Amino acid sequence: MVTVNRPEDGGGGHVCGIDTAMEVIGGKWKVLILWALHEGPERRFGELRRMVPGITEKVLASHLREMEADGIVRRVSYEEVPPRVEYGLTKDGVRLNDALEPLAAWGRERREDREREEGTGPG
Amino acid sequence: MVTVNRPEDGGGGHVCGIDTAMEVIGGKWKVLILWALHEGPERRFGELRRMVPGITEKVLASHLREMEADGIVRRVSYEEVPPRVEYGLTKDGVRLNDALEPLAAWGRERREDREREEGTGPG
DNA sequence: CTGAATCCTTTACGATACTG
DNA sequence: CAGTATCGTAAAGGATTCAG
Repeated sequence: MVTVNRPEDGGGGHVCGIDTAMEVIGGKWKVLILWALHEGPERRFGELRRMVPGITEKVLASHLREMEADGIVRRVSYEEVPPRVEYGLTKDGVRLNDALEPLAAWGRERREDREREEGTGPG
Repeated sequence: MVTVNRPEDGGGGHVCGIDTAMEVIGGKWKVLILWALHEGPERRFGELRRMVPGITEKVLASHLREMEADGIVRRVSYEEVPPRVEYGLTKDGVRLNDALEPLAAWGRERREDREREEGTGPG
């Protein structure tokens, strides 16, 4: 069982659900996988590997399985030769992606600001 | 320098800024600290330590400094005896917190669903 | 093609003691 | 009170190899 810290449960009223979300997207590449998955309808393993350049097969596979266990990714295996497996987002996964959008916007703005700062310079 | 993967930069149009955001909130306790910080106006070190039960001084301090370097936390030191230091969110920190809200909502919904499922049972 | 298995490195985090 | 310094552990991730 996951021990969740609830800083001010009695005071505020709303519990910090970010913990729960962070555990789901906590892996180093998970948001990227999520992103890649939301780009199109279904993605194959090798396709994902190409879409997330630095990742290794091991990490991709384990992340994928964790995300599947978390109910945000659906894995469909067509028992063919050669093997073909397709990954897609579940409804919950899509909703997670939507919930991630404001955060992505924040990150984008931030990056733009930082790039501007480099021109302005601190010294 | 941070190596940013851009899966489909040429295709989609919008770049995945979630990476940037994840690097800022990636620490195990950072969202909790953020949460604690957004609860009130200014928080002192010991106060934060109490609000985030499991955290150690070392991690709290290092996270705080990283968040300060990331420009989302402002540290005000009153050079007094005994020492007093107060932490608060910057504008960017507040905006980050706002951007985190949908994710928190997703997490809360999810938790509620899972708790319901435990009653319904999988088998 | 999709993945499992193994081994290794890195990094984050935790416990404790100490300082201005 | 508000940290820093040091040491140890655990978990995540990376490189490579092997298999169905």
